Amino acid sequence: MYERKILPHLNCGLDLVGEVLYGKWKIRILWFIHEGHKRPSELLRKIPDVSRRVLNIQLKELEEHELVTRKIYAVMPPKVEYDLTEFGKTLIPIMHTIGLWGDEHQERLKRVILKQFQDNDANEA
Amino acid sequence: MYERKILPHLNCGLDLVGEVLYGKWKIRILWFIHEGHKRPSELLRKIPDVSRRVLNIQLKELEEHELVTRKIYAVMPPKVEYDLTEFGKTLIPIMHTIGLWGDEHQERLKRVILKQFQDNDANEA
DNA sequence: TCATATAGGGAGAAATTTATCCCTATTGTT
DNA sequence: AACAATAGGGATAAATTTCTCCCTATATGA
Repeated sequence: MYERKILPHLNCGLDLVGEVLYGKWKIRILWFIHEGHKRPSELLRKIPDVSRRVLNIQLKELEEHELVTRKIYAVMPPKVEYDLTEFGKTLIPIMHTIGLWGDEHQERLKRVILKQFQDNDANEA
Repeated sequence: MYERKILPHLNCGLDLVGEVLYGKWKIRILWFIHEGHKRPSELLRKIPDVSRRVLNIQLKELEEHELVTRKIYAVMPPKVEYDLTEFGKTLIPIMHTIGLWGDEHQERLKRVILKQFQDNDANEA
């Protein structure tokens, strides 16, 4: 496992939120768990771009940050279920607001994000 | 300048938001600009942990993403002012909600974040 | 017997982000 | 003359995150 060398800055609320929500897939993981897709295999199907490895790591971090719980069923094949903790549930309005903003401004966001790549392509040609 | 090699995933609103708000200092930069600290030197003083270099880069990205405008005054020494665009202003409620959550849960967040570092220290000792 | 589904870890590479150090330029101040 | 404040870029290093590939293990079904 990678071990951090630098202590994070924890000066304000935004620093703290960053520490637990930074991570390419974390908000989506939380959101899908909230929607009832609790098993790792389900999450993999819902988020096809994440690798199994990274999903595991981010789930473990979310668990360490007390945003989700992990319940292991003693069955074979293995079954694991994640749930939002009460603390994790307090994030639902935030995730909702963020997702909504992204959906509302979808066209514009796609345009400004892809702009850079088109510039790059033009330079390469 | 670093040039990205991999096209980002833009499957849902959350992907799009991530593309423009990912960046260690971006939300804080936007927030302080919103609060009226518009000049780079002011931002540096408000966010002492960010380096001048990284501030410049993230400001430029925010500008490319049409969240802020950059106004250059033809004076000496140089003067530059950033402002939120109308588009950027639509983020204010989100930034506000996120910061509030962080402040509300400050104690708990600090505890769960620092927990890992204490574990590491223990292992090293 | 062999493939599949389940859950997960280790090692190491690759990509990306952030930080550091050193430049340019101008005006005013000590 | 030397130095600070202003804004910003280039090169490069360091830190961090993400990805890829390859392992373990067990029960079920073909």
